[in-house]
Amino acid sequence: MGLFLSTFVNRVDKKGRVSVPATFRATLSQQTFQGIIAYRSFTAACMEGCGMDFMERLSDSTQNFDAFSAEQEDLSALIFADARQLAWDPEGRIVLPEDVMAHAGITEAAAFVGKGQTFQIWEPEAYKAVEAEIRARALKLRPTLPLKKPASGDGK
Amino acid sequence: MGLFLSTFVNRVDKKGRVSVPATFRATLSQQTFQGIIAYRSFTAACMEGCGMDFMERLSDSTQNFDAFSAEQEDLSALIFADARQLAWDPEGRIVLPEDVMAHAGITEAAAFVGKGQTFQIWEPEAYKAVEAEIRARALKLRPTLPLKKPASGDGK
DNA sequence: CTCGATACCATTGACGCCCATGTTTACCCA
DNA sequence: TGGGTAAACATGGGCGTCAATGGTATCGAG
Repeated sequence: MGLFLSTFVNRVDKKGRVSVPATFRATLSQQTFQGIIAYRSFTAACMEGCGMDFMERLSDSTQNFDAFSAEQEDLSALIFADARQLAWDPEGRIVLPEDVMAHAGITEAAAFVGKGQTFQIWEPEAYKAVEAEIRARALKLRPTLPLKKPASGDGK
Repeated sequence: MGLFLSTFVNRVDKKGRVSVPATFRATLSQQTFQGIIAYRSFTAACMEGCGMDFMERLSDSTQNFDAFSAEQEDLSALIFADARQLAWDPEGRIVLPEDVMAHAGITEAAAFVGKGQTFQIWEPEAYKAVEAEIRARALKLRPTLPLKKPASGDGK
C-alpha cells in the first residue's frame, strides 16, 4: 500500500491551478477516480486530502454503528458533505476552488504535506509555523513511538 | 530479517550524490521501494534512515487510535511530513537534498551509521565527536542490555 | 455572444540513467 | 603461501527524460 510521504511546495497560477506532486499521483494511480478528495480540516487552517478509497473506508466504518459514536457519525457526515472531488488534468494539476483557497489562506503557492494514509494542503508559511511549533514540543516532551511488530512470516 | 550494522563513510560529489553502503542496500533489497526513507532527527544534527516497511509499520501503528496520544500522533505526522523518499540510481547512490545536508551539516562526506532496525546519516566529524561522548558515558555507567529470548520455532 | 472551464502545446530545469574509471576486496591457482 | 586476476564497489561526468509551470486554443453553457 502506498503512503503519502514528504512535503512538496508547488506554485499556484492565476487560474488557481496547482500540480499534485508526482509521488502522490503515483500512490493514487490505482484508484477508480483520477484525482484527489479534499475537505476542510476541522481543527486547522488547511485542507485534508485523500483518495477515493479512503472515503470508502470511512463510509464502511460508519456502517458499523456500534463501532462509531454519534459524534463520529456527525463528523463523517460533515466530511462527506464538504468533500470535493478534484480531478487532475492531463498534466497532473488540480484547480483549487475559491473557498478552498480562502479556508487555507492559499494565494501563490500550496504545500502538500504527507500524513501517511492521507495528506494535507497548506499555505506554505502557515505550515512552517505549525511545524516548528510541533517540533519544539516534541523536542521537549520526547514522546516515544510504540511500533507494532513487523508482519509475521517473511520480511517481504 | 537483515540489520543495519557498522559505519561507512562515503564521499558526496558536487551533485549531492552519495553511495548507500552495499550491505545497507542488501538489507533493503526485498522492499517495495528501491531506496531509503530519511527524515530529520528531532534531537540530533543527523538524518534518521530506514526502509519503506518501517514507515508502513508506523502507519499501521497510527491506525490504533487508542494506542496513541495526541503527542505521539503529532510526532508520527511530523515524520511522515518530513520523510523523503530517496531512490537510488543503478549504481546505488542517492541524492541528498539541500536542506538535508544543511540539517546534518554534511558537505564533502556522509557517515552511514547502523542502528539495527534503522540507521543514521551524519557529518563524519560530528559523528566521531558524538560517538566518543556516548562511549565515555557508557564506560562510566556500565549499562546492561536485557536480552529477549530467541523467538521459538524458526530463527528466520 | 461572452465567459468560464478544460484540454492542448511549449519551455525549462531538475532528476534519473548510462557509460567510464579507479580502488579495494575476494578468489583462484600455482 | 604468495602473486595474479577478476569481481564488486565507490566515484565522476555527460546526456536524455519527465515533472513542474506558463500560455494559448477550444468547447460548452448561460
